[in-house]
Amino acid sequence: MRTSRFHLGTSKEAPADAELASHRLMLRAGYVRRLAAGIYSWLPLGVRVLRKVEAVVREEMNRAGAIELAMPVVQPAELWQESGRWQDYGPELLRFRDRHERDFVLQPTSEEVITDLARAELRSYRQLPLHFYQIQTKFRDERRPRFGVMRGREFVMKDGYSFHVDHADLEREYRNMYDTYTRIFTRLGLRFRAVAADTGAIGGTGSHEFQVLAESGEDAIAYCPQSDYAANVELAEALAPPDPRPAPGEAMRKLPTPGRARCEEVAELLKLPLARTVKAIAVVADAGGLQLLLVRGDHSLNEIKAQKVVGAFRFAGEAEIAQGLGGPPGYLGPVGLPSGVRVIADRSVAAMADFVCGANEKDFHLAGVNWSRDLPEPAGVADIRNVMEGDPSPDGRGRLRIQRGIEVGHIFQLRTKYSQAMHAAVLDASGASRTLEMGCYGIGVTRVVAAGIEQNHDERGIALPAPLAPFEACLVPIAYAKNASVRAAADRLYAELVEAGIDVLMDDRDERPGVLFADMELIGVPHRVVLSERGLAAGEAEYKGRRDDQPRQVPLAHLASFLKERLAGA
RNA sequence: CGGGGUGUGGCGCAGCCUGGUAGCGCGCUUGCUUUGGGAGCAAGAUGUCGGGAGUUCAAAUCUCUCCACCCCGACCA
Repeated sequence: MRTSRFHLGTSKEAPADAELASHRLMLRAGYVRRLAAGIYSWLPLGVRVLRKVEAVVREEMNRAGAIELAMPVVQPAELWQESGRWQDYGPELLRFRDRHERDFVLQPTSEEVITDLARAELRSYRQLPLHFYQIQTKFRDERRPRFGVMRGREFVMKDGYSFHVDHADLEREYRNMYDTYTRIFTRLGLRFRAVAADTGAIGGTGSHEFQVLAESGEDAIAYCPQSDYAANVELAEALAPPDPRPAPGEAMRKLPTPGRARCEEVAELLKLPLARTVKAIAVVADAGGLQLLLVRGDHSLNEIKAQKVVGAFRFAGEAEIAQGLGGPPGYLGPVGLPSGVRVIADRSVAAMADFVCGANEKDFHLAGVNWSRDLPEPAGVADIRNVMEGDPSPDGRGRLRIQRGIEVGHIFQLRTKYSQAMHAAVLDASGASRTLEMGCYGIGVTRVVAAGIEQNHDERGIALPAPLAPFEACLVPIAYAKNASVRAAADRLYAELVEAGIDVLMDDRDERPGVLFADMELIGVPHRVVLSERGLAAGEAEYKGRRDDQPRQVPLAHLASFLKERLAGA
């Protein structure tokens, strides 16, 4: 490809609202353009990267025995009503009507359609196992699209669905996909970690996420350097403190804490460790009733865990708190509550003695509070907090560390959630009907591009590894337009490289060298060859890898093979 | 959805408080010079100031309203 025949949408400045490095660089390098919130056009350069990711994914999925198909983006509501997700999915599911007033959805994922297909196509256990996948556009009407294509509403996903006669075979395929995903993300040159995960809205049991490690990631991962334990903090279990609750040592007393609403402020005022305070969070369960969730002052509430205890809930409003508890937010506590309020204590709070909590009265806290003596034992004790750095690993082997990640892949054992609801079954060897066991496996293809850039960039721009880069190499002739000998040599070399099968971009624009260099670095071409008059005289070209500090000279005659070696080595 | 903020040539911004001439940088066009790290000079083009309504002799500026987008919290590839 020649730059003069291509469209390079590079710019020096990025829109001010692009926060994330990958988002800014994808705009500056001309990979994508925003059309609406969370909806992007992919420019030619970006599409090249997208296609490379797809190619790796497709190749490895095929190698793993999965079969590609394509399902519709627009799907009839009936199937979603049948699976129950028409009700369950919520506003992220984009629904609309056609001219006949029939309901449709824009698919966020395709369990319903694949299950419908399976029940029509599959009759016998002899046809199994089968794994179908597609790489195609998804739409989720996210509450808050952000970070460019990282969390877009429209995005490209590889979604695969496997079918099995029994759970053992599903587990086999699940491991197969675990290994396949590991191969895919390794080939894509990403630093990632596979972690145990919550199954979320898709449902089922058994699930791993593949998280690309990045400070800017929206997820937190807990892992144990001493063992192979790794889990999303949403899921990672916070063990109960090993020691039993100490006996009360202090009398309960009410202390003025004017203007100190946060645990940190109270601890500072009373000169006590933060871990001696208790944070009370008032929630209203959908099932009804005000509940008070207690976590230690230095801990944070894990809403997913809490939901498993109290059911779906929302945070109480100020009016509800004032009415139900008396005190304003910031001064809440579990002592002397009205009878209707249920108290759920985190395990660590249940093991505390002589603690500090709000007095349910503005500007007052209680100290020296003890369970049983000063207030009833909590109605519920559960793990409702996020694990912290340094917590013991749930597998009992060492201490946890926390790292941030970007979720690029997720594998689930769906079991029979959909096949049961939609009556997808085959006959087994004995002629009995067996509900299909299902697995599902997703990779966020567009997100992989953003995550790759997030992990591979520098102050000059994008520095993707060669398997993802928009071009394998670039040829930068100095003064191509003005210097006939450079032009002739560049054209010759370009033809030679193309002939050698190298995906090369020749920057033949009539621009100053600085402009060419800056653009080639910005868009992330991993290998650069510079051709100049003085180099030609010596029969050499200059080579520089995108991450190299110094260029080096390479004889013109060896260039093609030199680049081939570099590309093979990368 | 709740809270905060921003909408002014393609991009980045100033102007708004205190109403009266739309301005700067980048980019773009043309010419000359320049040519190994985002060039210089000269001449140009490009704006319903997010939309609508109002106040006023006069609105980018004040008021109301709608819309879009961004940022912080609950979800997911």
